[in-house]
Amino acid sequence: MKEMEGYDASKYERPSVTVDVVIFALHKGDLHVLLIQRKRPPYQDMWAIPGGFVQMNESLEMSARRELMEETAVADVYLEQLYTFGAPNRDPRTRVITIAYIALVPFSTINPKAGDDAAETAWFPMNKLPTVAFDHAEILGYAFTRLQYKLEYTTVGFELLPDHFTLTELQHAYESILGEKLDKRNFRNKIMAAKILKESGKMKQEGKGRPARLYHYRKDAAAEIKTRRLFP
Amino acid sequence: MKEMEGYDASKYERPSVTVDVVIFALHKGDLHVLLIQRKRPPYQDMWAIPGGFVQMNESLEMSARRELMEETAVADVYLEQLYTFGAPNRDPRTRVITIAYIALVPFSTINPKAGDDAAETAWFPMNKLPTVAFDHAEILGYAFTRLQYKLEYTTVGFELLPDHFTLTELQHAYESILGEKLDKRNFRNKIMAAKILKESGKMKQEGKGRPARLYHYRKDAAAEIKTRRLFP
DNA sequence: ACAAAAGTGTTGAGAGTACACCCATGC
DNA sequence: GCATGGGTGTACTCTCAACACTTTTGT
Repeated sequence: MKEMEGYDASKYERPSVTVDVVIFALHKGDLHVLLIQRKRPPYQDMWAIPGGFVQMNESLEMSARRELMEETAVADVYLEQLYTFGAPNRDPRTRVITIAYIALVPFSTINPKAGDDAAETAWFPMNKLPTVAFDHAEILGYAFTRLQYKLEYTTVGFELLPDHFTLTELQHAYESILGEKLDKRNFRNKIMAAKILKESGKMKQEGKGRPARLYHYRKDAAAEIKTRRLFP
Repeated sequence: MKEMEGYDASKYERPSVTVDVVIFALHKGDLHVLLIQRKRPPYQDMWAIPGGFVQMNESLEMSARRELMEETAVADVYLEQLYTFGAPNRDPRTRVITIAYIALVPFSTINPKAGDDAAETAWFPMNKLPTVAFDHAEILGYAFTRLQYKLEYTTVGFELLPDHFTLTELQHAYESILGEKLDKRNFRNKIMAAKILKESGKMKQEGKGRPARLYHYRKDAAAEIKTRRLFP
């Protein structure tokens, strides 16, 4: 802030500041992202991450939540600041710095574009993304890497599931995001040992085969665990 | 970016955007931060994290490196984006959004404020910080937590040491940042097993007691290791 | 010779990983 | 009764953590 001494706001040209929200959900066993289709140049008709300008009287997180509300009509979902992207020419029109957020929503709870203006929105599986506008491919890649990473040492994965879920559903969620198969017995042993799930007493009735126990996530459980250190 | 369709830059009031750089170094066995003393209101005479406005034609990282150069006259040091702080009233004058960075510098390589204007700068040990301006206490706390955290699963710790160092010096660096004593044999076994150090063949001559081997960091070594998962 | 710091291995406990079969339900 | 997915335990390996003495130098 040193250079703000003797400061006169008007003498500095200021960049535009936006917030973009990468909205993840699990659908049919695959991780999806919500994108909106642009109606005007630049990048007309291309898909883009939902976002908008930061208003002068709202915090960055409030701004992100407002975007999220506009696109999915859900509140109270997991939201985390990802990274700030500010390459001088990432938007061809003018200097735009964007603070990117990640949101994790249970797919079933949202009614897409319920609260929204007429913009076209759609869910895309992460492994079949369309060409996206601006530097949004970089942002999506960064967001996906961060999600995979956090999945390994936090419990954010639960935020993608409905209130009640079976252990098999949970395991599939992990497998699909991490991109690898996990051992059923080890998965169940480890997750039960962590004591972060509670049996709901109910059973899943739909589907074939033996009905599965439904669990739910204990939000009071510790969100992170100690990881193995590189050096002790 | 949805709301940027049909966009006219002039119709949005824009916040100011700054970059703040939390500069860490190890000095006399303790982690220190470089702060500058403010010469004008608000928060006159208080200490603050060095920073400045983002220029229209420079990237965020370039902006952070420029600040770093101005304060410490070092280039080519470790620099990492930390978090973006944007509470509406964090600066009482106007809306200022700041992208905070962390820099790790070897204390010996810097000549403080060599390339700088006349602002008063000083190093403070992390456990004896003065009262700081704006929301800088929050930023410093966040930066410190992140540094501790990364120390455990990356090799960023080496960035705080000079080119050549002894294993005891390295261990002291870890101990002082993590705030706990480590076992000498375990520390040495584990760090040598990681194969990220090379003997320089030289010995440390100064000091009492048996001379110590000097090592240096193999920059080609993998920067991160796989951590223990919460669930596999 | 003594003070000061460098250097060096082993053992027991706990966690990770690999692995195969029986169970409950719907049709 | 059979197809479908749910549910369960053990043995081996590897990593972690605790722990004490000898070596090299300067004075």
